[in-house]
Amino acid sequence: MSEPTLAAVATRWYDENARDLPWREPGVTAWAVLVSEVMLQQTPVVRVLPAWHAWLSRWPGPAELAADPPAEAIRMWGRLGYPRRALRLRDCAVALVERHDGTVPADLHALLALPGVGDYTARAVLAFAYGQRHPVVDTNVRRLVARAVAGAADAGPSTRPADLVATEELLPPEPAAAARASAAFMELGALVCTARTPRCVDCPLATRCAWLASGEPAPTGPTRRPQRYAGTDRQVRGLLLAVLRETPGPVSRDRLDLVWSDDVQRARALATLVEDGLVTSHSDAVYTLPGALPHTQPL
DNA sequence: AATCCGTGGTA
DNA sequence: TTACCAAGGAT
Repeated sequence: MSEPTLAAVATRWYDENARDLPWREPGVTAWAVLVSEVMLQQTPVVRVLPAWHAWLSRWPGPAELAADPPAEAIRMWGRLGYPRRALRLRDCAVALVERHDGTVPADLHALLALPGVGDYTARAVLAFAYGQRHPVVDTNVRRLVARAVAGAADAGPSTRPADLVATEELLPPEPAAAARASAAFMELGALVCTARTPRCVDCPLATRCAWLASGEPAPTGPTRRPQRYAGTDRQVRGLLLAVLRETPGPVSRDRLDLVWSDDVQRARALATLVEDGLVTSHSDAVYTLPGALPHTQPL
């Protein structure tokens, strides 16, 4: 009798230890799964949970979201971060209505063509919403495979084609089992094989882990210096957009001038927000979220 | 390929 | 307090 596969061990662990996340419940629509995946791009689960419920309560399907202006999507996005995702999710809803009769396609190529949907999200939808057999490679899976299989301390900074191949080879042949194994790998990476302090004592793969077997070698290669946030254009954009989000009507330039003292940087940040389609500039120095009515009294 | 894009919790 | 990190995508 041969050893059980990594996927089998991970799946057994998942059956006992998985979190009860609402987008994993049976009967959840592909649209709801897609919304969860987009919200989870770089945003922690605990912050996504209430936003996901509110979003789907307001827009049960792509057609409802596509019918509302971008301003509503940006407001509903709240403080999840990276608000361009809200814009792209609405653009995606429009594309689903126009190209796919308001449905989420069960096809990799069609999904990859949608705004805001990349290699990870497309395969996650196919696996988790449609039960198809695809490698689902996120930061958790990259890290888990790097350690358990490659024996490295950490994965590279971005997903590479080789990561897809290495992960696909771990999956069982049966599509439904493969999808479940992908969820299990992600959950193991998120809860046990964590970035900073992996809980190897609780890991079902510990006896099979190449990184543990080689004595937990330290990470090799250059450590990229962290992205700062304070003082960046991103912070200024965040401050500007927060005012637009929280103000019911139009906002005057005078009001926006209050959020950041550096005139040059503030103007640059506002200009890029307009370029990105997150803010609309009207005549006489008045700004709104895109699609919002500009003619009430500016604050 | 490297950089940009928000926000908040944690050690 | 600072630095890291969180189910990435677009350019």
